[in-house]
This record gives sequence, C-alpha cells and structure tokens, in this order.
Amino acid sequence: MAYRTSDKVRDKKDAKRTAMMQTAVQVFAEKGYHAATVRDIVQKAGVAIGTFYFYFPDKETLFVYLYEETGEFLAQTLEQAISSKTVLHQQVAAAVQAYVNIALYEPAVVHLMLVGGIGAVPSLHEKRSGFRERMAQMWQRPLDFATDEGKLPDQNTRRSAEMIAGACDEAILNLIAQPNAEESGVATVRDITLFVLRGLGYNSSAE
Amino acid sequence: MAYRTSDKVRDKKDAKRTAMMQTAVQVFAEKGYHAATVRDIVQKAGVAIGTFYFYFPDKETLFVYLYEETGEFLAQTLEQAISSKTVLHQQVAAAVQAYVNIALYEPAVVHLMLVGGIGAVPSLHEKRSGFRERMAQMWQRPLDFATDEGKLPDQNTRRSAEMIAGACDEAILNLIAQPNAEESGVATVRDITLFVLRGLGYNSSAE
Amino acid sequence: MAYRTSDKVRDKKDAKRTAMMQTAVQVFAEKGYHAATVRDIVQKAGVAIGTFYFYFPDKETLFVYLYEETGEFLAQTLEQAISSKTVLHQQVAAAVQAYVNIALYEPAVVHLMLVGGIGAVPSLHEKRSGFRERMAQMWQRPLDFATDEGKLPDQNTRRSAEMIAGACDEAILNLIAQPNAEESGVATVRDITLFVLRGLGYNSSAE
Amino acid sequence: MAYRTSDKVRDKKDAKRTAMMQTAVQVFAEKGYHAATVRDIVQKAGVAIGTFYFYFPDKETLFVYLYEETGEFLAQTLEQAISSKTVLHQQVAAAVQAYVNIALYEPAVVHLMLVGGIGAVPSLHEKRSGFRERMAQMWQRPLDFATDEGKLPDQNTRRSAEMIAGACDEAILNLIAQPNAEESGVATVRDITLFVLRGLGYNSSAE
DNA sequence: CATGAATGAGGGTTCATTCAT
DNA sequence: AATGAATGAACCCTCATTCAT
Repeated sequence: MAYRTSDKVRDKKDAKRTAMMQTAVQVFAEKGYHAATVRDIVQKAGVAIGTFYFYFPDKETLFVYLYEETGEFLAQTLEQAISSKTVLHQQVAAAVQAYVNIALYEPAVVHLMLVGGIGAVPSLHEKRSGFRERMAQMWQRPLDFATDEGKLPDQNTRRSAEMIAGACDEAILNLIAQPNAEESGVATVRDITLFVLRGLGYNSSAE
Repeated sequence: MAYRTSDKVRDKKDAKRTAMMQTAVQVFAEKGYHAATVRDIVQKAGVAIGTFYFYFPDKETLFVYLYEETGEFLAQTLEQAISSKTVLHQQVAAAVQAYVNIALYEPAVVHLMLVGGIGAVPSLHEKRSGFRERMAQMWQRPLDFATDEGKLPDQNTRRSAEMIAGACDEAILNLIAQPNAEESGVATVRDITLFVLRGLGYNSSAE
Repeated sequence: MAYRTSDKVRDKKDAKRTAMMQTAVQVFAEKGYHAATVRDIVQKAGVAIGTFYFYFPDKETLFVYLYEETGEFLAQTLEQAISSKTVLHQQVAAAVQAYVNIALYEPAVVHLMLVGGIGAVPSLHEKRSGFRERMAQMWQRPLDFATDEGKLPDQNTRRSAEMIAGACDEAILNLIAQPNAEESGVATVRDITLFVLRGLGYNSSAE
Repeated sequence: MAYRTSDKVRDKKDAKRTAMMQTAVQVFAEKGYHAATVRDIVQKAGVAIGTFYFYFPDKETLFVYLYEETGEFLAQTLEQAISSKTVLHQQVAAAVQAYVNIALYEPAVVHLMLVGGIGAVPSLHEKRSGFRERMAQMWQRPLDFATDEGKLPDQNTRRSAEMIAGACDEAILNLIAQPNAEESGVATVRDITLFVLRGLGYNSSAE
C-alpha cells in the first residue's frame, strides 16, 4: 500500500534533506558555527525544529559533515582541474578558473570553508587544519613536478603552495564581496594566474 | 599630593585594565569570540566576574574594541615598516619581516585578527571587512608608487595587494602552527618576499 | 461468511493489539514509564509509530490501562489461590506459590506493578494506591476469618496484611533479581509462608 | 573589605544550598526523578533557574547525591539503633522505632528512598540496588548473631532480612499515607516489632 | 573598587502526537 | 489499516549581565 508510493516519498525526503542541507550551508556560511542556531536554519528552511532532528542527528554532526563534504567538493574540483592539464601554467589557470567558478556560482561553499568554520567546536579545528593541509598539498604537487622538470627555480614548494592558496582565497573572497562579481570573473582569473606563475618564477617561454 | 595619589590610582587601574585586556586577547584568540566566555577571561586574569563589568561595558564591546586596537597595531606596524623604506623590494621585505616578527613574538595578535573574530557578532563583519580593506590598501600604496616609477608592469594593483595580503596571512598562519617556528622565521621572510616581488613582476635589476 | 471474515479481522486486530500491549508491558516494566518511549515500544513490536496511535489513544492511557489490567490479573490470581483453600496456612501457601509462579514465569508483571509505575504520571498515584489497597484487603480477609475462628491471636489484621504484602514483594523482587531464580522458587515459597504464618502468630497445631 | 563579611556570606550560601537541597528532596520524593523538573524545584524554592546550576552541577548529579545522602542517613540511623541494643527483640524494636520516627518527622526521606528513585536514570538502578542490599544486610546481621546464640531457629536469614525490610517499608508507607499518622506511631512500632519477631520464630521467653 | 550570588533569555535536544498518503 | 514525515511544547543547561554587599 504505502509501498507503491514509497519511492516517491523517499525521493521527496531526499530532496528535502538536500534542501535543508543547502539551507544549513548558507546559514553556517553566513553566521559561522556558533552564531548559527538550529532555529535559524529551520526558520530559513520553513520547517519545524523537530524536522531538523528528524533528518540530522545534531547540529555539530551536521556541521562537520557539511564542512567535510563541502571541502571535499572544493578540493576535488580543483584537483580535477589540475589533473586535466599537463603543463604548469595551464594547471594553475584551470584550478583558479574552477575556484572562481565555484565562488561565483556557489559563494556559500567558499564562505563555509574560509569563514564559517572558525572558532567553532574543537573537532572542527582538525577538520579545518585538514582542509588547509589538503589545499596546500594540492598546490604543491604540480610545483614539485614542474621543479623536477626544470620549469621552476629551486624553492620551498610547500611554502609556495601555501602562499598560492592564501592569495587565491583572499582574492576570491574580495571578488564575491563585490556587487557584480561575475563581470570581474575573467579578469580575476587572469590576474591570479599571472601573479601566481610569476611568483613561482615560472619560465613560460621554456615551453 | 592629591594629584600624585590620583595618578597612581589611575595608573594602577589602567594597569589592571590593560592586563585584563591582554588576557582577553589571548582567550579570544585561542577560542574565538563565542567559545570564549567572560568567565574564561576573568579566571585567567585572576579577578572576579564583577570586575570585568567594572572595566568594560560588555563582552561584545570589548571584543570589538580589542579587534580594532589589535588591527590598528598590526596595520600601523606594517605601515611604518613600509614607510621606513623607499624602494619596493625593501618595503616588502620590511613589512613581511615586521609581520613575521609579530607572529613569532605575539601570535595571539595574528590569531585574533585572522581566526578569532570570524562568524562572531554581526557588528564584527564590518570591522573585519575594514581591517582587510586597510591591509589591502596598505599594500596597494607602494605598488601604485612603484608602478608610477615604472618599476612594476601594468596590473590591477588592488588585486595584487589582496593577493599579497592573503599569501602573507596563509604562510604566517602555517609558520606559527609549527612547533619551532622561530627557526623558520628568516627563511619564511625570504620566501614570502621573493614570491611577492616575483608575483608583482618586479624588476629588481632596474635599481 | 461476512461474520466469519469480520471475526477474523477482529481477531487479527485483537491479536496485534494484544501483542503490542504485551510488548508495552515489557518495555514499561524494564525502563519505567518516563524512560520508556513510544518509539521503544513500536520498535520492539516491529510496527510504525502511527500504528501505536491507531490502537491506543496515547501513552498515558495505555500505561494506566496496562497497570490496571496487570494489577487485576495479579490480584485475581492471588485471590483465587486463597479462595481455593479453606484453612489459613494453606491459603497463605497457595497465594505465595501463585505469586512466585507469576514472578518466575512473567517477571514483567511484577516489575510493572512494583517498579515500573512509580513517580510517573499523577493519575498513576491513585491507581498505585488502589492496587496496594487491594492487595492489603486481599490478605486481610483470610486473616479476619481466621481471627473469628480463633486461629489467630488478636491483632491489627490490616497492618498484618500490609506487612505480608510488603514482605512478599521484597522477597520476590530479590528472587527474580537472581540469575537462576527458578531453582530457588520452592525454598522461597516455603520461607515466605513460614515467616508469614509465624508472624501472624498462627497456631498450626490447632487444626 | 568583602573579606570581613565573607563568613556571613558563606554561611548564607550554605544555608541556601541546604534549603534548596531539602526542596529538591521533597520534589523528587513527590514526583520521582523524571517527572520532577528543575523548574519545579526552583519554583518551589523561589529562585531562578540559573541559581540551581550555580549550586549544583546538574539534575542527575544532585539526585544521585541526594539519594545516596538520604540512604546513608536512613541506613546509619537504623544501624545505630540496632547497635545500641544487644538482644534481638530490643534491636528490632529500636530499629523499627527509629524508622517510624523518620517517617513521621521527615516523610520525604522515606518517599525518596522507596518511591522517588525508581525508573530513573541507569546509574540510579545500582544506587537503588545498593540501598536495598544495605538494608537487607543491616537486618541480617542481628539475625545471624541471634541464630548463633540459639535464639532463632534455623532459617535463611538473608531472606528473613529481606522480608523484614519489605514488611517495614510497606507498613510505614501506609502509615504516612494516613491523615493523622503520629497518633498511630506507637501502635505501628508495636505491631511491626511483634510481627517481625514472631515471623523469625524468636523465643522471647529464653531471656 | 571589588566581589560573586543571582538572574533569565536563549540554545540544543527529546519525544508524544498528528495527519497526509 | 498502516505508515512515518512533520510538528512544537517542554526539557536541561549555559552564560552574559546585574546589583547588593
């Protein structure tokens, strides 16, 4: 009886869960973990507070999950962009482009990772450290590769990677703070890519 | 005589006040605005909770004040470092050196500005934006100057300034996260300075 | 035909209802009224939560009903044991034996009456008082009868009845708390019966 | 300054803590652990809810402490009564008298131990078992002693002790349920003592 | 000036209950 | 009949803030 419709119901439930998670990401991104209350989330989602606890075990678990999930998405997207290219200047350009795309299309993702999850629960510190570590390593890999190939001068590639990550974050955070960010997207990608490649001492003429 | 006593009293009061503020900075930097309780602060300061409210109107006001004060100190220090030099590569080196010094000597200052005050109170958003704006402008000024002098290729100096700020923040945050940070201080200054100057397309041989 | 079907349906419904009630008794007995959630009950019964509310109006009503029903069963069983005999020492022995049997065979019944329904809902206080009253009166009747026949010395039979009830409850609660209670069943019946008859000043040789 | 008055303040604080604990005992005794809310307690105590948490860490801790404390008081009082005498019939009489006194003077103590702490939190089960165990052992000691002296016929003294405890509890619970309980105190002590000694097969003429 | 007992708004979470399917 | 998603009152507890001493 109820079985016939169960598929439809399950789909609807999944859709609602997803919708609530997106709402939660926005609220967390906007206010940060502590300042965002469960009541804030359910109000924005238009459901009762009990509904939150029907879908998620508790606030902290959801936040950690969202943070990991979002970080995973962001990191994988950038990693794929890098993997899709073979020479450094294309890798950097692709990754920066991907980052900017995400920032323009889903700014909450960027906010959650860079702003929302700070000063929160102890278990978050590790997650946040883990994410920053992953981003650094992601940038470091192509640098080491290019160094091996003689495309980069000798340098502490780990530190360079950190600086690239920091430079991207800051430029992108400033980008999405602008009223009409989309228009500046292309220029931003170009500026960041150029700055990064120069900063690395990349010899573009060598190709 | 009366003046002397009064002065002494005020000195003592100011001293206590200052001590409490330093404690507060430490606690805020360590735990973030929300997780840091007034009780945490007064316990670490060794005073009663009522004393806190004798010296400060409330937690939020103190935090905002501390954030501004600390930001002011950080910005002024870097600005002075820049002002003390006349050519770009020295300006960058001096500012980075100053930043690293603060990070090594008073990591709480850096933590408060970059980590502690996020996702906290609404009024902080502006302050935080203001601080980042100031840092960007601080970096932008010497870039514009160097551009005018033909020492830098044409570029969006505002964006370059943002990226410098972001690169510094990230590299320094990683630095002070290390167990023995002091030893890496010199190398960090060199790495950052080199990366930044290269990133800007700075023609060092032109001098 | 229609009757047959209707009967079958009702039987099935009653069967399910009965099964759920038995489950509920177990859960209430084990956890007590407050700690036992409706979810606990339906999960153990293998039905959905809505089904609970199809069969029962609400948790409290069910609990009160179960408490009354179980008390009725326990009291009637003991009363019948007493009625089946004519002389006091046999009446006591039969009632104690019946009580121990129930405790060994359906410990949940005993737990529900003696442990599960305390400090629960206000309306339970009366029910609980009523049950204890009934048990006291049940024991008092044969005592009064034996007193009239000169088999018992003068005494406050009401108080004696209360003490018999209390002694039985405590001994039986201790019995079913043991790992292998069945083995001690016979001895327990003997001990209780002897203690009670002695306590009443029963002159067994007078028969 | 504040030091001079600190003694007075501390005394007042202790007094308030004690008063709140007594209030809590009453509420717990009346409603049981789960049904008694922290709001119930503070309302009856005439303080704000925060005051509760200023004096006590949380509801469960307070309850366990109160339960242990009260059990300790009850058990020690009865144990002392027993220790103050040397022959069994006086020991029983003294203990029963002490129990009845407590019941009449502080019925909440009895209610908390016999009614309030049931079906509560898991950790309470042990405490409750521990208390009943202690009461049983308390009664068993003089029985074993009297048995050694040939004052009691052979019997399972552990079981006898349980029954004595149960008989006392029930009789006393019924006593304090009466409107004018004090008047029945003397008779109750006599009835219980007589019933218990008879039940044990105590040979009073042997002295 | 300094103290810390006292307050209560508000946050996270549970769970009995309803109702559309 | 049966289901389980959805609800929201109510619970326990924290913590910024006040004020009498």
